[in-house]
Parts: sequence; structure tokens; C-alpha cells
Amino acid sequence: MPKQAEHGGHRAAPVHTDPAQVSVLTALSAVADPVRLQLIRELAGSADWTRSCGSFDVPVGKAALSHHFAVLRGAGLVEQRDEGARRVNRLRREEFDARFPGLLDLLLRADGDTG
Amino acid sequence: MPKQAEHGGHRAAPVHTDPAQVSVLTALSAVADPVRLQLIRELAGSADWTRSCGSFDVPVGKAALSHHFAVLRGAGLVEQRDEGARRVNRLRREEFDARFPGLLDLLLRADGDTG
DNA sequence: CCAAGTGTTCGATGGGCATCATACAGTTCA
DNA sequence: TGAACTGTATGATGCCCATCGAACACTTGG
Repeated sequence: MPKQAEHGGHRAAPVHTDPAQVSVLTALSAVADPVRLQLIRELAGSADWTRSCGSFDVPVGKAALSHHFAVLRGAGLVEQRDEGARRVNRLRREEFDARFPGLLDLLLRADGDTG
Repeated sequence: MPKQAEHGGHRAAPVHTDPAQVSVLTALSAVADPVRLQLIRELAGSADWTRSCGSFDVPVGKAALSHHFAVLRGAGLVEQRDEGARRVNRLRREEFDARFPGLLDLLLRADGDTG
């Protein structure tokens, strides 16, 4: 039978930050990076909990990728959950938008230019 | 009589960038800095063309300050005009807001925390 | 005409961050 | 059980950027 992550599981759960207690500067710095911007946009185009970390088309190695997701978590932008061997993601739309109204919309609508 | 900056003046006019052709990443990077954020906020609290570059209460030398204003110009956030020996500033509220709706409001309203 | 004030430019410096390669820890499946 | 896969942790590296000091250009007022 597939293991169900009983009694917490053996893996270290990802540390999350409540968007409510994220500073403006932290949020802006998190978002002012081409790779992370791409991650956010790609994530926004997918249903919640359907994208594992490795499933993003990003020109960096997996170590850097892991780092970027940590930054996004620290900015309250992304929530992660372990699902077997994979770690799946969810964009914290409403919570983040409550803290920084309009910012997420801006990133997702801004003419697609990332340069 | 006071000299009126006739026929263009001898000083190099500041180079401006139209907000309409500023990339999202450029705008975010410009704004994701504590000193520049403070400049924007202070500038937003003053009437247009009333603040010279040196009049801001910022913990950096004048060389760095000059650099920061250049970045803000390059992001389409600030317009500058020479007025005698001083260079006075104006926040390009409407133009910038037309390109990045809500971003400026976000910076100015975001709970005053800059950390 | 000279001194004081304002701002830019230049070169150098330091720190932070993005990245990588490697090693490691869990998970899945044959 | 062992090989393949997914992601994290660590140390090293390189680069970008914020900062500074100093020199320079221009303006203003004595």
C-alpha cells in the first residue's frame, strides 16, 4: 500500500511564512528575480498542488531551484506540501493579495516581458 | 538679473525613460531597495519640483544618492529638472501608475515597514 | 574673481546573492 | 534490496550592485 505520511512523516516539513508578516522589501526582493518571476507565472497557470518543484521549465540546476522556492516560501508567495517523493506547490493568491493588493496581478499581467 | 537657463543651459540634461517602456523586472529591481523606497515615499509626501536631490534624509553619501536617482529615472519613477545649481524632482505618479497599476500605491501604503 | 554649495563621474572596495557541484536523505518501484 | 528519482544542505565561486572618496563641472553670492 502507498505510504500516507502518517504521524507526520520522516521528512522535514517545509517552513512557511505568513504573508501577513512579510515586509514590503522582502516581497519586492523575492519578486524582482527573473527565475522566481517565471516560477510564479508558471505556477499561476496551473491548478493548486499539481506542480512539483522539478516540473518547472527554468534554466537553473536543482540546487538553485530549491533555493528559489525557499525564497518564495519566505515571502509568503508559495505553499508546499510533501506528496510522496515529490514536493508539490500552490500559489497563495488570496493571502498574498490581502497583504499586497494588486502586486500579484501586476506580475501576472505585466505584458509578459521579463527583461 | 538671475540667469534663466536660456538656450538649453550648459549643464547636461538628465536622461529620462518613459515608464511605458520600462520592463517589470527593471521596475521591481528599482523599487526593491531600502534607500530608493525611502526616496520615493519622501518624494510622494512633497509637492512636485520642491525637493532637490540633496534635501532627502537618507543615510548615504552624495555619490550613492546620485546613483539612486539615476536608477529611479531609468525606471520611469522620477523626473528631474535643473533649477539653477540644484536638480529638483517630481514623482511620475500618473505615468508610472498607467504602466504598473497599483504598484506605487502599494509602496506608499504598505504599513510603513521598510525592513 | 574666488569661495561655498550642488550634483555627476570615475575607480576601487566590499558584501550579498545566484549559481554550481557534490554529497546526503527519503521515496518509489522493480 | 537496490537502483532511480526528488529535493535539501553545504561549500565554493563569480558577479552584480551599493557604497565611498576624490576629482570635476556648474551655479551662486560675496
